[in-house]
Amino acid sequence: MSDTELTNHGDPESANPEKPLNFIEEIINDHLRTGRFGQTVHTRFPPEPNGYLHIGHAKSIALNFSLAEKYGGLCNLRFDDTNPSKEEEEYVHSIKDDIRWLGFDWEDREYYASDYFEQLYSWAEKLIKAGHAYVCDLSPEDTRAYRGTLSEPGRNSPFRNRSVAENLDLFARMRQREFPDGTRVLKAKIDMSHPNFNMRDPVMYRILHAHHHRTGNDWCIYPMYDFTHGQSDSIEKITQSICTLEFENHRPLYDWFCEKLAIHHPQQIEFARLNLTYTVMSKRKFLTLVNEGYVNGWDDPRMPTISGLRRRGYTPESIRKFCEYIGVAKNNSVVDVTILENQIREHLNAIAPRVMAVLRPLKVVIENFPEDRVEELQAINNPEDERAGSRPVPFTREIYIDQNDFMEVPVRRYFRLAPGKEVRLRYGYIIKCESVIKNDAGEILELRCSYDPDTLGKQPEDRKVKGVIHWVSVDQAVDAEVRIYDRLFTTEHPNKVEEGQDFRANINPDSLKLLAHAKVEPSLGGVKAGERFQFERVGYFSVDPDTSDSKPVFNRIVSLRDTWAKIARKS
RNA sequence: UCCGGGAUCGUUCAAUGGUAGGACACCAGCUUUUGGAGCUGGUCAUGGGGGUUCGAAUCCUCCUCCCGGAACCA
Repeated sequence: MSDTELTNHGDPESANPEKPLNFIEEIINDHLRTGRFGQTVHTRFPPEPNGYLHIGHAKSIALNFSLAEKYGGLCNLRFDDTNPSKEEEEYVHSIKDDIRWLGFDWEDREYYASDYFEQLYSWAEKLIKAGHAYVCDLSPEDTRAYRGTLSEPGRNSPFRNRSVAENLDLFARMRQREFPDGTRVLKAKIDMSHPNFNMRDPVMYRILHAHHHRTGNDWCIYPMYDFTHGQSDSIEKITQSICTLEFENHRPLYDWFCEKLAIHHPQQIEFARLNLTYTVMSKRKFLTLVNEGYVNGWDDPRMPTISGLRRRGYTPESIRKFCEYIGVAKNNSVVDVTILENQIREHLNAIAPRVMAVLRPLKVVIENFPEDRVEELQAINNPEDERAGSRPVPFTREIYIDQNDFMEVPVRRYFRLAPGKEVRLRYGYIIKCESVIKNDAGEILELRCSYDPDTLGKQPEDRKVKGVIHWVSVDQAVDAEVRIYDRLFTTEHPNKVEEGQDFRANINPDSLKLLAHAKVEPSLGGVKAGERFQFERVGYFSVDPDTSDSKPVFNRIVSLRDTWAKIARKS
């Protein structure tokens, strides 16, 4: 059997032959082959505006928009705003900002489920007239009791057999604000003994006298998710309606409504949501972290929210590549957070300018270097990118080096500075540690060194100096604050806890270290929020919005790979 | 307990009855004025039992384990 002659314009295999198709692309190819939706692909990203987007949403956003792009189709943005008690305009703005920042464009296709309320209402009437829906007066508690349990079927509501006329009248009066919250609902009449709870006469409309962020006080009845989502997809002529696994049980109901209403019927497809090691991923838990002060807000650089990652310094490119890399499947999986960290390393390695910054300063006096001499050394801005050029870095008699680049009693294989030892100053000379100055308490105050003037840009002939360390001039350094962020949790699976505890038990108490007295090279004097750099030998850093004219503030995005730490750990 | 899903290197994604492969991680080496980057090589996997077949990760069957579901939330 051959289907090569049936390939069509949107066939992704010809676009990228190496990359295997994921299961959604296979389904789409099938639709294209059979012509179920003609030759179009139209997806949508349907957030509820009740919180901030996180990296898990990014996976869904990237999936929906990329699929549309790949097949030459479109992707809508639709706010699923059917619950006025939880939703706010503020979230609409933040969601749009985040999607735009990620680099996706819904053009003019910004929709709201609330725009469809009138259509939904008349579809509900249609179902009532066809005998497929009824008004039920059971209380929420009784509705639950009538629904049955995992092993027992439900029982029919005493209101299940009301006449069409009575149902129509009651439903109209529900809309007319005649009844208080919780007194009546509209239910679909399906099957109270169905093994799938969603089919046991699900609620379609509830009474909610609440102000809606868009429709104001026009409505006091609001449709439920199940009577909104598929219908909205249908109105927008969506072809593949992609959602997460927990909606799998809702698909029969999605299909039931489309069939009974006899409207355009998209295919719902479920995939596994993203989980990350060392991370929690739920709005409720984010709220706990924010409210209980474990972090400083939704955009705290330790949060896996899009705004948090953005503030941390992640690039949208790296997040998109991450989403592409992890793929899409139905297995419940937990992606190693190092995959995300590697994506930002890879991107920033290619584009971030290199600079020198001393996080924990230790003063070094170079005794044989003249007191008032300033030497301009040339430093390469980015060895990965020739076009980035070079810059001058001032070298003076007094410099700072990092405290952990000196060991009074060096361990084995340590090839940085130690008494009597030599080390290369990055882009500069080789220096030798002649003596260590301490205070009465025995703390190291400064190092006295000598430099070898014949080592600039060349190796000495008689000896080999392997270590290279970064440094800044004492006179010309700029004071900076550096915020060293680490993982928010100490364990891979923060939700795995002992009896009686919750994820808070696994919070990393050292997820933020404040270094208020860092010294950075003078070229970093006028940095602006959002700029990203590699601090040589240390890591990638971004300029935080807290930066002021007098003091730059840097966030550590991610450390450089640290092979030395691994060696040190092993020995 | 009932229904719906899922199970392949440490992790993630492939292999669609025909040599179980890639990436990350890990290990070893080369290179290096970032213990960064790069390059080369290597270790490691089909949840279990039966069956069909010349041949099974793939088909059948029984079992085990994991996830989701009983909001007038989405």
